Amino acid sequence: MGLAKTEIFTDEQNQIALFAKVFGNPARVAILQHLFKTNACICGDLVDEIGLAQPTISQHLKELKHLGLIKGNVEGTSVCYCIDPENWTKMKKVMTTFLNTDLPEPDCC
Amino acid sequence: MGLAKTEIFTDEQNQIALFAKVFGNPARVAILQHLFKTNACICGDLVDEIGLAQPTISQHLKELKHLGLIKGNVEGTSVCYCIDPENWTKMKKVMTTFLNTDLPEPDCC
DNA sequence: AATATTCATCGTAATATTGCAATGAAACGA
DNA sequence: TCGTTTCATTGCAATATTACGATGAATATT
Repeated sequence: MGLAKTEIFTDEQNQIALFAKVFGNPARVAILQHLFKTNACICGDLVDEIGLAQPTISQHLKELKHLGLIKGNVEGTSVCYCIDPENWTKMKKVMTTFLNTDLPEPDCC
Repeated sequence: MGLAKTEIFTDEQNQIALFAKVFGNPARVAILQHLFKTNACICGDLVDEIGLAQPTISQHLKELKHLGLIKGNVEGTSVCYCIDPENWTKMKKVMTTFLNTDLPEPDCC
């Protein structure tokens, strides 16, 4: 298999899983944190900052972009990336709603 | 490869990635949501609720347990699972800190 | 004791993910 | 124009993930 049975689950559950999956790699977390830190957008500095090869970073950026969490802007030969505030906020809403579910009183464990 | 170069990243980044990875499958999201809903703990009802085979559910429960997000309690032939409130709170803190990073004013895109 | 129920574990097939070297494509500078 | 820089894409090898059938272990029921 290797792929989840998404038909079985609600849109919300699948959406949470999709967002979470993109955070499930430390390189992508590092990229996002760096984009947050340098509110000026970044390009190939990420390759220097993070210790991964350029194609690897490029691939991670592609996934983040595909989910809409970042935007890319071509500036001559270099490309400038930054957080997409709107989509980030939407994602945050979905994730925090899930994370903030009220903790029930455990009945057994 | 297939595995992330964790040595390169900070503990925080790796921890975020580990937590996120466990949410990166809709089945595990569904399991957790069900455990939240029925604050009484659940066992094999999850197999009926979610449409996956028993070994599959069992494997997902194992991963959630391994991360400490849920606890299991043997009661006769059945096993009762529930959220681990302490670890859930700890996880929530890590994740929300990451998600709530202040949005910078985008400079380019 | 024999059977049934409940869950975990093992083994396996199909697919996904991660990371990189090699190569392209586009824009810039000399 | 020619080389340089910057980034994307392709192709690949190693490993991880997902889901399931078959089986096992433990307790309960009869």
